[in-house]
Amino acid sequence: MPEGHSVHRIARQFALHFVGHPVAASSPQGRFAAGAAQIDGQVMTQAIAVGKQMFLEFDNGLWLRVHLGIYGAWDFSGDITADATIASSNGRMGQTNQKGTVVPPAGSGRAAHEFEDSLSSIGAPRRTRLRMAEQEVEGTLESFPPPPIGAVRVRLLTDATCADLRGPTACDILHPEEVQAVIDKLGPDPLLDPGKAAEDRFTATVLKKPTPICLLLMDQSVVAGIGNVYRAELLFRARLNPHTPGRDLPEATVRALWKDWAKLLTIGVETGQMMTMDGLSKEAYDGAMASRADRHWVYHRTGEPCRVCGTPIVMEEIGGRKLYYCPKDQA
DNA sequence: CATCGATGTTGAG
DNA sequence: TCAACCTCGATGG
Repeated sequence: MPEGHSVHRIARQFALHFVGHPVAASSPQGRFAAGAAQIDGQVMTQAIAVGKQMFLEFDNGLWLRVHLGIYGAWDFSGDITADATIASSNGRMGQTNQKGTVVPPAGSGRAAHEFEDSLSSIGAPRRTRLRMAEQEVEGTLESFPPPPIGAVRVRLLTDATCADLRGPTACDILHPEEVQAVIDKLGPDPLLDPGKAAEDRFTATVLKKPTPICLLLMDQSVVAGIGNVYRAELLFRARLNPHTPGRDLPEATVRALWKDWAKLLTIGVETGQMMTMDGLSKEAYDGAMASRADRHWVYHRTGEPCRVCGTPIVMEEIGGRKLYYCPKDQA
């Protein structure tokens, strides 16, 4: 579900509410019992997002590494940050934040489900997963922590905040060298490496490869954090033919791609939404935002008219994923 | 209520 | 190249 921006937001929740606190770790589902035992009771010392992966460090030197994959999700409850405060570039947190619901009062069994769509724009009420909320309402709403619902792989708990992880692709306890090894395999992340070195690294890699740019953008070793939505939208925003080999692109174009990714990622972290249409008129933008399915330039818009030229958007399968683009504007 | 598909990655063949 | 992983919202009957 999440692309890079969601993972940064989740890491921010951990930095704000778990780092510096002793954490009770368990695996209600049982499948991660041994791993949880290794960090149970330790103080969390750091929370970092790199691309789509998150690393939580504990006082005994061990790290919990989580990759949500396509199904995974964290649900926060208790004392959580419910606004859209931006995380600063190094994973340090912004200073202003209003607290979310503490121990939920009757009628608001809201779990803060962190994915891109979970917050509407700044100040708007948090959307919750109805199914879970209902069950919590019927269940032990008055209690904290809430009873785990469904297959909770890991539960992390301070005295005020509860985080439940379900359905991750990866969930491991790692030693520092192993964390470094994972990070070393990932390409640059604009929020982790805000300097020009990251842009240079991305640019050099792309300019070297015969691979189509649409595949390079999805390659986490080339650039970390881009997924299928941002890929399609970045290519459209650049009016780039997705099949252009990386090495055939002008250097300035590659650098512009990087800068646009950094911009979209920052906006995504701030708002919790994949905002990719900042060029539209207000009327067109409001119309597009009204519908979840209509939020993007090309993503998931097969056959619909291009917002710029009216040509039907094309979808093709490449690298096992669906690629959307305008055959005219991105010729 | 059943089925499908998804903002992802891994590993088998 | 494709199934598996494992979850849930959207869709269709």
